[in-house]
Amino acid sequence: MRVLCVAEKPSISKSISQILSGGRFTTNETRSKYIKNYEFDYPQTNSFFTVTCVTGHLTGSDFPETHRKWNSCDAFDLFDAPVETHIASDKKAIEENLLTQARRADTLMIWTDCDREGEHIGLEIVRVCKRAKRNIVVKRARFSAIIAQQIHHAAQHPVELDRAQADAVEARIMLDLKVGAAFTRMQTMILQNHFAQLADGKNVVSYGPCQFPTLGFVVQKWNLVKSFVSEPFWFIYLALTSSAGEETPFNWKRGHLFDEDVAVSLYDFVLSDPLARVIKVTKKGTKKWKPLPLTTVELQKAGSRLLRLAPKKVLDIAEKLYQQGFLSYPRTETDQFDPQFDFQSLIQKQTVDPAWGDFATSLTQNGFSAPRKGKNNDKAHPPIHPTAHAGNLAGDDKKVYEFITRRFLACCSKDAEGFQTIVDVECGGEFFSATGLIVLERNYLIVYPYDKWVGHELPDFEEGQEFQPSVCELREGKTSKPSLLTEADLVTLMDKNGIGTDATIAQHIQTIIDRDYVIEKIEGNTKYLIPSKLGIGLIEGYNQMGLNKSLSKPQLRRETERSMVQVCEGQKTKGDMLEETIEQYKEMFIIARREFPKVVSRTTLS
DNA sequence: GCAAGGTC
Repeated sequence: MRVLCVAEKPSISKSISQILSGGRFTTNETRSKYIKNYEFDYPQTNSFFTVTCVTGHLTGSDFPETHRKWNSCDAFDLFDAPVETHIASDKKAIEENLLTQARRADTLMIWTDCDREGEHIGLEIVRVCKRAKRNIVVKRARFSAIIAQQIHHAAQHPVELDRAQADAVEARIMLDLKVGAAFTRMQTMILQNHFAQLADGKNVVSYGPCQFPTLGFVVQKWNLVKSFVSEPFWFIYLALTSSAGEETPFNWKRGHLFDEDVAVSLYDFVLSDPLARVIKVTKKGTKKWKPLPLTTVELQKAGSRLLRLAPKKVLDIAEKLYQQGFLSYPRTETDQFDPQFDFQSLIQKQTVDPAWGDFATSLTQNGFSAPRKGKNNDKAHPPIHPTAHAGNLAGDDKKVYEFITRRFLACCSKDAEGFQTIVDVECGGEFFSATGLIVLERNYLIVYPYDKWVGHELPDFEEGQEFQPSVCELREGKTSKPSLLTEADLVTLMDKNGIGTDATIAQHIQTIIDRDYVIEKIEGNTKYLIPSKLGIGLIEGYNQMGLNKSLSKPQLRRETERSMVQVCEGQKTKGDMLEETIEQYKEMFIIARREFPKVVSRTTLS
């Protein structure tokens, strides 16, 4: 029996070939420069295997010629327009390879990633292969990690492709296209009448169900900063200065109060009896937990915060390093390693490094501790980790590789250990406390300088001890202005609100910058995102239209996501989902088109 | 000249 296996990307076809063949396969070139076909016998199922792959989605969707030109129809008509799906022009060689290989095969086994998009890509592959061989038997290999035992099990116990998941994706594709195109044309055409710089037909005022909530976050934070009014507050500051002149500050349990009269009267009480009594001394071991295994979103946040590289840039570098064989697959939601993961051989590869080699060596002896397990698993890729030692990198490449490697070694190390002392004190009826820390074992911190844990010792206190505070003052402070949005903050917000995916979050941020909705502002060491006049105007405009669901907030995207899950679980058909959602957007479109010219004059767009 | 999702 001849089995044609098709994976979602080149790296996976290669890995599964290595595993299933035990390393004995032949490699054939194809007309696509990215794709090779691997062939070998698989005696376990009495088969001859050909393993190949695609590169993500095979097809793209667009309106037919009748609706493609901007003036060919009313923008509203796009909601009910047909949508055509074609093999993308740069994927023709891949299609041709699939057709040729399918003709020779009895069975087609789909090895795409085990997620919704993977199920849809699987369906695209099936459609192509059936054109070459109508009655080809279709199977789906289900695996959750590229680990020998799992891959063999998947090859020997295939299941069926999940049509519902592919349907959900198809619905999303149609929806995003129609909503995006209709609103983009409407916005652009209305604004073209007001702004000369838009009239040349080159600048598009795009709308997208992900880019607008993303812009919304930037504008929301901007408004918060702009409208901020500082408020005064008061707190009692207590401290004891040692004979050596070191001051131990005690924090007031009430924090700070915004009511000056109350603060003053409490302070008067304290002054009436300003002898402090130690009511409790707590001494206990404490830990600073090592970081979780690295996901794409975390990499981008860290890259922006610690390495000062834009999320898109970090992902591009990680992609390149992955292509060069230095890193594992860089797009993953998984923050837990498979129990069978081979940590030791990967750690071993890092022992030659001049900077962290000694630390890696200590992990091969007795410093190793199994990584923490996060809550996410995309069932397709492990957390990001180095797969080989890279000694000749420079610049940003080096920074990204170093971060990922140190993070991996930190994950495989032990938590940092310390000893904490908390001294609770009562003074004039008010309570205060001071906290001391002694760092005992730095452990993972040795290799992971991105985390800080600094000890500060307290003088000895005993329960029942009384002392005269050297400082007891009512101090005034004021609330400080919230900071502008950083790229790392934005990635966090998008991730939390389900806007975009690990692979697309960085692109959406780039899009709103490219469209001049958002401007990057560098202040000191940090890059902040501030909205442009156009960006503010668009968001304010939509917020002023009196729509019951805002087109610039994350709720609509969340609902789309929920609908997709319902389609996946069979509670709703693809058709129902599309009909409901399109209907909802049509209503909003009618209002938006009517209101848009009015809000243009009322907002910063004017 | 529109989107978002894969992957290169």
